[in-house]
Amino acid sequence: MGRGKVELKRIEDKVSRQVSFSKRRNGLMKKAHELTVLCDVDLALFVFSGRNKLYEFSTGDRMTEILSRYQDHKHADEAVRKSVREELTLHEYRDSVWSADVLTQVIQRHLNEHKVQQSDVNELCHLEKQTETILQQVRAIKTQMMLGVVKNLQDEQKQLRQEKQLMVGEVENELLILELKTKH
Amino acid sequence: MGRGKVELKRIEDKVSRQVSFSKRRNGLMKKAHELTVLCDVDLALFVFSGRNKLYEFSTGDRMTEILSRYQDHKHADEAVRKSVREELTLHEYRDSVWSADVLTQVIQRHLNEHKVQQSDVNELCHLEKQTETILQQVRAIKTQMMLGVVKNLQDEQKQLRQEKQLMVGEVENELLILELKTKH
DNA sequence: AACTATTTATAAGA
DNA sequence: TTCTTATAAATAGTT
Repeated sequence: MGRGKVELKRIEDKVSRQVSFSKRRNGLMKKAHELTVLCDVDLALFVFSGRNKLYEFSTGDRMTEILSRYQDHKHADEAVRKSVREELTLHEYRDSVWSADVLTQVIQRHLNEHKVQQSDVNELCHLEKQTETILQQVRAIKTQMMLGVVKNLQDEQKQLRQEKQLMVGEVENELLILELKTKH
Repeated sequence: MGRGKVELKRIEDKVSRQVSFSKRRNGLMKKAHELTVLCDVDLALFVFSGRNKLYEFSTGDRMTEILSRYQDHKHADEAVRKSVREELTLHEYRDSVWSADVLTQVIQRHLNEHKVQQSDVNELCHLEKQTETILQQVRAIKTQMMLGVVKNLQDEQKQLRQEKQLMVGEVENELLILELKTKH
């Protein structure tokens, strides 16, 4: 779209890249918003610019909720997939065609083996929240520490620059004195 | 874009909504992909359809990495914001204008108070990974349990349906016998 | 930030 | 779902 068509590869000119980023990012966010409204679906989107700035959009600003929904999806998939994989290996179906029947049987066995009570699920939800809180705390502390390390490095750099300045000054002084001595 | 222009509100016709979702979702994914390639940025996008199906896109399939980058961003922001808020309250700046100078001072104090050694950061990274693993395990177990509960309910339903069928059969038998008796 | 010539996306229809 | 096509929308290059 535009005066010329562009091929799908990194825009090498820094200014064009920055301008395109700004335009296309806005376009993408707009389209994402339209999709959520027109089709009544949940969506989350985030982009990190080259300078590590974050731009985000999520349905009704429920980013956290949508993220954890994503995580749950992933882990459910993974749990079943893993179980299926193990079971198939066990039964040496490895090189045979996986019929829908075989898959169904395997998944059903997986489910039967992990039968639990409703109450256990509630307990686990609680445990999940606790673990999440701990992870958040650990991450917050890590981030603070990293900020601290960066600050230290900056301070050291500043100190070094000042010392260098001092030395330059001293050397200039010495040279002046030498010059005066040579004239006499 | 299209034969007519469309106003930004939920499409009420179910079929049109589904068709639009499919088309626009593909368009959005394409644009997201173009943005990452042309402008060389990291991006993550996911959409849940009305039927809870997940569609996702991320730069180079590094969804997990990009998600944790997002989390870090959020927590770093939060840590500094919180510290700033506390500090400002402490000094009764609550209702005054927050000049750039004041903010800078407060943030610098926050950083100084949390000065740490590089080695501590490494240790914390380890702790973060461990906690992440635990959270994943908890979530996987939770998901398995939920699947188990659903399976149980389905089994019970099946059982009930079978029992109902049996009863219907018995009632029909009784009626037949009664009919025969009446004829004699 | 605007403008505008083009390209691209897509709504409706088949 | 898939294709077609008229039209709306996005945007590359320019000012």
